[in-house]
Amino acid sequence: MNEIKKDNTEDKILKAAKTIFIRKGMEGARMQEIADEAGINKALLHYYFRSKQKLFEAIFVNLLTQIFPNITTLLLSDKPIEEKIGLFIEKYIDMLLQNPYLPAFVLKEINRDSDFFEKTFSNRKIDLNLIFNMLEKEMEAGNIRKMNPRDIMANLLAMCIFPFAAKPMLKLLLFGENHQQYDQFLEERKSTIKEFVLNSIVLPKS
Amino acid sequence: MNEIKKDNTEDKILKAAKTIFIRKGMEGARMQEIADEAGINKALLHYYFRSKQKLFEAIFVNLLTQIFPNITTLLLSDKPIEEKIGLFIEKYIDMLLQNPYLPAFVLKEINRDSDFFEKTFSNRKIDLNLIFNMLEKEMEAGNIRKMNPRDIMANLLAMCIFPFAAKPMLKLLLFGENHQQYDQFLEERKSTIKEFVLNSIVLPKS
DNA sequence: GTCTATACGCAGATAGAC
DNA sequence: GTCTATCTGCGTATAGAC
Repeated sequence: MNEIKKDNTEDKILKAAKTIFIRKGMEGARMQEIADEAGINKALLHYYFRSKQKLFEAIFVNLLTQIFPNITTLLLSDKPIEEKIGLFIEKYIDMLLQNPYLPAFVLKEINRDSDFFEKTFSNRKIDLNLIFNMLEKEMEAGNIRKMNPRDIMANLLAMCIFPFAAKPMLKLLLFGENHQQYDQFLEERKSTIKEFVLNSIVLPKS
Repeated sequence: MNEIKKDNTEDKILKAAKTIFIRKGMEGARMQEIADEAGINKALLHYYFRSKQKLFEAIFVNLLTQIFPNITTLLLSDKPIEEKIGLFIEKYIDMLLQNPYLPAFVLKEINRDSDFFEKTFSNRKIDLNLIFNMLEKEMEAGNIRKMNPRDIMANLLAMCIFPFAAKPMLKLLLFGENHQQYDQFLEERKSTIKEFVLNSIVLPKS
């Protein structure tokens, strides 16, 4: 998920800032911390990026563009709908397992400064209309139950993302003393969400 | 949801702090802002609660104890399972519609200081085992599909809470230019989530 | 109990030597 | 480009008068 590799100073800064910002958020992160993580001096951060805000924006915008595109293409392939949804869930949960801090970070930041988010996000024009059309076609063909396709997307994202974003709470709620089972629970949700969704929306072949 | 009403100073502070903390979070809130909201002086905050941290804890603990108990009792009544789940969703979404800032706030704080959260939360001992037992009985009786009851709870909470917590993003993703439709979408989810869940888990009467 | 004035530390930002 | 040293403002917290 990260093509920042060369160790010239600017890339070291970006890599370090990404790590710290995702873990602590814009308000929680400290410039000193980022400098330490990058193994350089605090003043250099300001030399490359004029301010903390600018550095944060660089990271955040980059992150948004990485997250979305890969996922939508999968849903527009020409596989059967059950398979597409199944793959979507697997890929998405896998991505989250590799980036467990991401959901909480994104939710935190879009709520902290939703104006900035809306501005940068509107430019990207992630257009789900193609996906909604696809789903409506499947409904017309009688392959899946008729419903608002927006609910399908909302439910899919919710069931995938929420258990990561709410981990500290859910792991206690669901497992009490035995927290450590939670990571396995997340892993298993690749199949349990699939079952749950398909049982709800797929109609029997007539 | 708020029994703080009398306008002696301490209650004014608690009321104001609750408003500001929920909207801005622990890190984003300013003591000055809370003082203004309460119509008193900044120094008084420290007179009543020694520090910002202590004031925050008072609010947060109070909030946690309010949120959970009402909900669980409903699921343990003796109505049919379909009805219980339907009512749970309605009540929960209604609560969220009245407290739209709550989900983002709670997610933010449990991830910022998960140690503190776990400490205070463990004391409350919200025990979902009774609910899990109830669900397993329904499975044995053939009323609902056999699955891990934890997935049912996780999915229910996810589908209810996530669209509130991720509102700035989801409203753009799902509706693009026409944001304003999002609030109606949330309202309608009282029935669409119900359909979605029941279609997935309820087995036909044989 | 409530106020004003002030101390204090922290974190972002800048100056300037090398 | 990179560093050390320093400035500056903000926000929590305290002192002390009333």
